Amino acid sequence: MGYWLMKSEPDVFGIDHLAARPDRTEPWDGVRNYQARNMMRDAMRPGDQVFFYHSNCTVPGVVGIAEIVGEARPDPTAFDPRAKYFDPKSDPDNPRWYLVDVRYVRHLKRTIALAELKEHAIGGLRDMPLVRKGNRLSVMPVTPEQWALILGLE
DNA sequence: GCCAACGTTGGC
DNA sequence: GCCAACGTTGGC
Repeated sequence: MGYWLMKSEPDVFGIDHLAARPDRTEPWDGVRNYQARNMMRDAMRPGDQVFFYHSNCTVPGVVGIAEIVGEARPDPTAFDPRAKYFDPKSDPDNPRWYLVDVRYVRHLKRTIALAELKEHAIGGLRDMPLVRKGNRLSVMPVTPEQWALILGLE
């Protein structure tokens, strides 16, 4: 089973939004970054566990756990001219952008703030893009060791 | 293929 | 709101 971290802005779509969805599941659309797309399309598997991360907010950090449901599929918002993330270069016959469906699992008992994660930036989280300066990846892999370390902080 | 310009991300 | 870091675009 794989582990991931996915960022979202709580004002736009936070973990409470996810928990309130029908089936507690939401298509993770709008990703327009090739690295992130490749991970979703090529590496994520149903059942993989996800740290839900709140970005661009007062206390950025990991706030909960979600899981991947089903295989990646083309992102329909790329084909919709009225959609915010419309991409005229994405051809339905050869889709450029993919999404995965993400299902709520639980909130963490408390937010594990980025500031706290950074305390491990020269330790167990050394190789995690999240704690490295300037990293903007919205989807990133988490090793089993990193997963256990972060959960252990809860 | 280079690289300057531009737009976006996201912490602070 | 600022701005550093980064990815993408497009002229050449």
